[in-house]
Amino acid sequence: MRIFSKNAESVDFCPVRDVFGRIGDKWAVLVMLTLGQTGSPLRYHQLQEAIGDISQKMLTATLKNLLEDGLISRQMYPEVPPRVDYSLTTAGQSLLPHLYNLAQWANEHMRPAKQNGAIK
Amino acid sequence: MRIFSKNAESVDFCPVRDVFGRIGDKWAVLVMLTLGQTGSPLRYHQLQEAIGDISQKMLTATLKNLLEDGLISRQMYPEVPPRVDYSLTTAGQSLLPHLYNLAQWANEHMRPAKQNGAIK
DNA sequence: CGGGATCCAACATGATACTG
DNA sequence: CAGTATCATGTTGGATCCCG
Repeated sequence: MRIFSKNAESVDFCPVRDVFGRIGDKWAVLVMLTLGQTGSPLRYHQLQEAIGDISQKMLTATLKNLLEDGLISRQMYPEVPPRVDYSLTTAGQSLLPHLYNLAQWANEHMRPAKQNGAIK
Repeated sequence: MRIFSKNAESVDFCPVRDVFGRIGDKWAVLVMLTLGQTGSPLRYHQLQEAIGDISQKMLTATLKNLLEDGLISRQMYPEVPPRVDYSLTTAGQSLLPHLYNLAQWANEHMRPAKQNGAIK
């Protein structure tokens, strides 16, 4: 089974690569977990505050990526001042459990290790 | 629940962050999947050839990271010419199913749309 | 308020050459 | 064979200013 291929000839469209890319995207995970935790839509600034150390540029870019991937949705209210909020799509919600599984795995398996002098 | 925190004050040691970091590491995933597919230990060059488009520098760095995380193990044979092979540790093997789950999720949910490389 | 655009520093990564 | 060291370059992310 070729699950993650990448050859000069067969750069076959690989959604798996995309997902791992997105999951590897620290900010994307943060945004999704944050949205998942609150359960309700969050506004731009609420996300920024909840995450804490994300820059405006990164938040904007991350939201854009997640939108393009169909993992979150954006709702805009034509008010003054403008209001926008983001929420997980069905697809986004279905990914969430996997993130939690990984988190749980991490807590179970990565605790004891990390000792060979390299604890940053 | 704080699952992925990062504050100036509470940079609490977070294994979750490590795992997502490693999973986001394209090369690390490649190495683990490759080792998982063959099932038996692989030598340095075998890995390089199996993956195909990984540079020597990246392979070395990736292997080092995976070793530090305790996800793979390294066996060295004091022969001439030298021989070294790598295999998944128990921890590494236990992570593999999660990777496959994600891959499967990706194939199920990321099919429609999505054409531009997004992450750039 | 919710971004877009720009500049720049830091880092990741590839290519190449060399070593035990 | 299995790496290490060095250089060159592309990419990432933060800071800043601006606009509708």
